[in-house]
Amino acid sequence: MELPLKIAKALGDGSRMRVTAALMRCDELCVCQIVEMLNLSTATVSRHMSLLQNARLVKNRKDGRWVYYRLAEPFPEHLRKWLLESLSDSPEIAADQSLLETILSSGPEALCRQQKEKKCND
Amino acid sequence: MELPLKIAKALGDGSRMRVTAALMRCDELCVCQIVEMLNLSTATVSRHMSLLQNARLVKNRKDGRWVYYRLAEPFPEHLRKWLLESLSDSPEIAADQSLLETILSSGPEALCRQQKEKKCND
DNA sequence: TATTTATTTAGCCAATTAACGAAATGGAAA
DNA sequence: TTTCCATTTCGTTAATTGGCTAAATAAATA
Repeated sequence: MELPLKIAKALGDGSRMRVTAALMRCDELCVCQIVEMLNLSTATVSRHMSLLQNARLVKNRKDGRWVYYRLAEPFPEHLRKWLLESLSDSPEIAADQSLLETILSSGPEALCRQQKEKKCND
Repeated sequence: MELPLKIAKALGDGSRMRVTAALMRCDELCVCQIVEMLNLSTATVSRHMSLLQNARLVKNRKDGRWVYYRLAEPFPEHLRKWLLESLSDSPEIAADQSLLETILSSGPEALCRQQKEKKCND
């Protein structure tokens, strides 16, 4: 029961369910992109991602200074179908999706620059 | 996202996952039978069951003084398959299953009587 | 009606979890 | 090397959750 329980706990948080849903649609995301989508601190996002990784729902790939997350392979197939189906009519997930399109339209370099500027203005 | 999230939260607890797994195999269970299986207080079990019901994973049926729980109809099909598959080799679930056979071998009347006696001996 | 019995709800406490800012880590670039 | 920068880890705080007992509810029986 250990792994299935970890998986359910991992998905039992709004932010983590949103990231998982996003990764089901867009291949991979950099931490700074997830930060932008969820509007949470980098530290918090990092912690969420490590929980998802610990449940083996995602894995990461380092590319220079950036860390990209994507769905783990293999991802439990029935679980994937359930998520796809039950989230298909969620307005929140749809909103994330359109926000992501904007976020992804420029690379992580530009995004990190913006986030840094924003932080300096506080 | 609201309902899927409630469902994930509901399953993100060991006791609730165990009850759900048990109900996938044995049609319906009375509260006192669940109490016996989980070895928790009646009040705690009742609270767990109301969370599962709120996530629409189970529903209840009253029969005289007893309340029986069973899986909700419809139960999300892909989710059911995922649980079935991922829990199939869990020793804890298997142990619950054999314990349940003992519990179910006598009716709820005998069980409640035993539980009451046990309580008096404390 | 009053009592007993099974379950639910309320109220409380301990343990877990999510959030943040600050400090540490690990690569890239100067 | 040293510096810079994205990310992770640490330490703390506030909110949530799981557990219990006790009180309330609902249903059968005396």
